[in-house]
Amino acid sequence: QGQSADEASAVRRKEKTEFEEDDKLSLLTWNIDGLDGEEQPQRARGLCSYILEYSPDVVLLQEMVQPYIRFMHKRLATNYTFIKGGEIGYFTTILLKKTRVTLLDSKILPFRYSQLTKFYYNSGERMRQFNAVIKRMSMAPDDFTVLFGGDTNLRDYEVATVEIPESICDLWEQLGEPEKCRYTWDTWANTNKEMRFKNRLRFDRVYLRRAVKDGVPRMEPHSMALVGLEKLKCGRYTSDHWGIYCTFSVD
Amino acid sequence: QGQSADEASAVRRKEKTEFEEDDKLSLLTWNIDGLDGEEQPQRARGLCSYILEYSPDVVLLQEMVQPYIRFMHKRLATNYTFIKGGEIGYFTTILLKKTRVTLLDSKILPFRYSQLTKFYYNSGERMRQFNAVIKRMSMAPDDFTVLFGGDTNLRDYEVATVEIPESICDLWEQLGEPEKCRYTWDTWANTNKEMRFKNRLRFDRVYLRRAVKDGVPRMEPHSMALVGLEKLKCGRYTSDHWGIYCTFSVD
DNA sequence: CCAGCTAGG
DNA sequence: CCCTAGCTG
Repeated sequence: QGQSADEASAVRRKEKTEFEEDDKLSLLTWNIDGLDGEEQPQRARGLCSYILEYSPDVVLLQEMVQPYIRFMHKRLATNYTFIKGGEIGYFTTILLKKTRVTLLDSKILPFRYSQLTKFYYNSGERMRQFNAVIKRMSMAPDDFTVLFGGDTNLRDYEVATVEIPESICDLWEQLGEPEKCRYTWDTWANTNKEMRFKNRLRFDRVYLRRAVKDGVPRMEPHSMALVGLEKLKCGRYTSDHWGIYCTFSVD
Repeated sequence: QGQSADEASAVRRKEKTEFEEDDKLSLLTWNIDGLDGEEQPQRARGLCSYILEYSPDVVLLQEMVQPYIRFMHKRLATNYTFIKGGEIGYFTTILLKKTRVTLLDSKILPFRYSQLTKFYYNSGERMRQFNAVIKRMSMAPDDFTVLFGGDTNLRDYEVATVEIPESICDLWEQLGEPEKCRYTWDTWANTNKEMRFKNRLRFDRVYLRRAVKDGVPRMEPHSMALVGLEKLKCGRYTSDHWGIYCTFSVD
């Protein structure tokens, strides 16, 4: 809620790293919990290390804050184009690997902020925003591939009430619902929030709307893994969320 | 939840009563609370009186039970065609006035019964069903007029999360949101349930999807009133819900 | 048969 | 910063 929806039109290029397969598009999405003030320098450093290690073509970050931006810019601005979704408080940020992706255009779409009537812990607001995302994805021209990734805070029973068109797929479902990367928020494993109660949820999701026009390169989900599972030296994890690193085959 | 969605294709005819204007289509929708065992004979008699008084062309009843059906059939079967949405427990029933409406075809569509995860008092299930209704209405051929009426149990904040196409309108909204017939379930005014807490909600709703094809008669919401506001001699109301009596102009 | 709050896992 | 059950107006 109150976050922004970010869009970027991208064209692929080449290069290779340890995780990267030249013919795949790679994406990392991560709620990096910039609002958590604990051990920020170490966690920002951890985040940069993960990004350099995985070297994703596209990075979608949520709950970004200015101190993180400054730190990351120093380490990554050579390799990545930064697209900030805001300036104050917390906001989203997209990074595009310069050697692999050409930014043609970008647009920030802030969500209308409406709490409805505090509909049960913002469930209504989440679903309204999710509906808007699904609608926007399905409306895209049929020669466009559309990717959505981020922390949705959606519960499965909320997603179940929304009619998702055939053209759009959930990456995790498409890959056979691997148990290993089901839960992206997990207070059993992640102790950043030191909660008395334990729970795990699939808050972070990636959606793909394939291009459907003949002759346009077709993308398919290829792999998916959670990122940030290791404790940093400071004793905390990079975020209270795990990141999702995924790859897509092209044609 | 667990109810049925009913459909009827209808063609108009003529006749006239006190409430009826010959050129209007009239409709009564009412959750008659057949599960409430108190004073059933009197309440069933009251229901029949209302129907005979208003003489609506189409009657949509929810929470109907077999004892009611038997009673009503004796009084109304001469004038109305009965379409039962089920046989056991409680179910919907449609009545069509024989002199005004010709039944061409009918189909009962039971909702898939899925509780999701008991999402806050079945909110998720309500919205899933509401989505299905809206989708089905919008998918109808453009020379069809589609009417939906019934007890939805929907809260305004639930409806607000659903994208309703331009082609579909809420009768009550279309008529300028008259305060007089806003709340169809009202424990301030209706004492059938003798609740300690007081509340009023717009549970019962009527939706219209106009025919859009040229040359096809166009229906427009014309009037709306609540029904069943009078206490019966037994001291109870006909139902814990008010009914909605409404008329539509044609062309 | 509502909605807001609280306690406890 | 989770979810559920139970209480209360």
